[in-house]
Amino acid sequence: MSGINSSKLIQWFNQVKRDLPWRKTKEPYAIWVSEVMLQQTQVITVIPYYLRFMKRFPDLFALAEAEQEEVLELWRGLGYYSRARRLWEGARYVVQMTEGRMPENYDALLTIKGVGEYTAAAIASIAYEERVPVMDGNVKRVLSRILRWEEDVEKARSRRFFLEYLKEVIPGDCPGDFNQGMMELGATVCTPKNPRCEQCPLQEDCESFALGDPQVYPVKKSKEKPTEAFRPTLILLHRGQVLLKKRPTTGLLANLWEFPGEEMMIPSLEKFREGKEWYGLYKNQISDPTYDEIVKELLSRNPSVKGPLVHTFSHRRWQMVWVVLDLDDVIDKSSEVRAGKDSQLKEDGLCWMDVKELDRIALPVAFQKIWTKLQER
DNA sequence: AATTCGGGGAG
DNA sequence: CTCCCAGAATT
Repeated sequence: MSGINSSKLIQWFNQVKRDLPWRKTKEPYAIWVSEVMLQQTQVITVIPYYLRFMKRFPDLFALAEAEQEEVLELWRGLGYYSRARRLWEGARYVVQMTEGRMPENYDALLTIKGVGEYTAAAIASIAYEERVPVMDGNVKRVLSRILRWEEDVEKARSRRFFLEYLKEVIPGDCPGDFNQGMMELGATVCTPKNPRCEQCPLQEDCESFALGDPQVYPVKKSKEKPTEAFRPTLILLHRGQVLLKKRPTTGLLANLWEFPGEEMMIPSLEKFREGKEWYGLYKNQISDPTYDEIVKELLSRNPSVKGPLVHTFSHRRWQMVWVVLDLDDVIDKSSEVRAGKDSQLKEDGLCWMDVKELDRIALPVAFQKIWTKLQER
């Protein structure tokens, strides 16, 4: 193997690197936050989230002292919400175990939940200049082109080979710049489509450039299509408030808020479109009997079923339909009906929220879409 | 080894 | 539309 000209890469990196907020520091905590946010998320998306997050939680202690709820609120819209929970848990773990001193090497960093091989290597190499290679999507693409790697880059064999290769070529000085250089190269020059080979500092090392076929790499098998589902949703309004429900602590959109409803298979969509089945859904979601009669009355008036509005996740696709039930259309002595009932609602994770608060809480984008649509009238 | 975790940028 | 993104944990 010919190898990578690491000094040329590092020199290139220091000339052209983008001016990013997390490159102004070598604080391991700050690097940690940035690396977690950058998991499966593009730089341009992360920047505003990172700035807000670091302003609110400037150090490990600020984060460790916070409520999980507030961390999720700041994470809203960024996706992969378990990252936020684990970052928060990790901060508390470090504060508790070592009085807030970050683990100072790759192996120790790995003991933090939510810190995997990539993130541990990134923090160790950038903050501590430890000679450990990172491997992310950028690095896989760059290496697959340099080596003309014909196997699926997602396979374990590929990963092992790339890591062994990188261990050989990563330099002892400025390993962090080498790692960031590889990623910067993938992000700005060795891009998935139309790579800018004329700008590449590793052009002479690149077998696929020599043979003129960089665009055929990396080899990977095509992805599965998202599973189709639909999502009937109840919008209950009452005196300027809307009924929200806390999602389960695991799985999709864990610990976030939603409008009551549940995911179902597509075949049952028609019944909901026809206005049937909504009361069954309601009782399924809201065991508290307080509003049963009112909801029955409102549903008997055949409220129009709105939607569908489509929201796509990585491997699931929701067709969302919803009905709006304004309790004020039935009640005039409303304060009386609600008095003393909130405690019962709480057992279902339910909560009346001021409409004004909706843009502050951790409400997933899927439900923001519904609310936005609903406001347009 | 394969699945499950979001949401948005770019072409 | 499709593909991909400074991945990690679970099964």
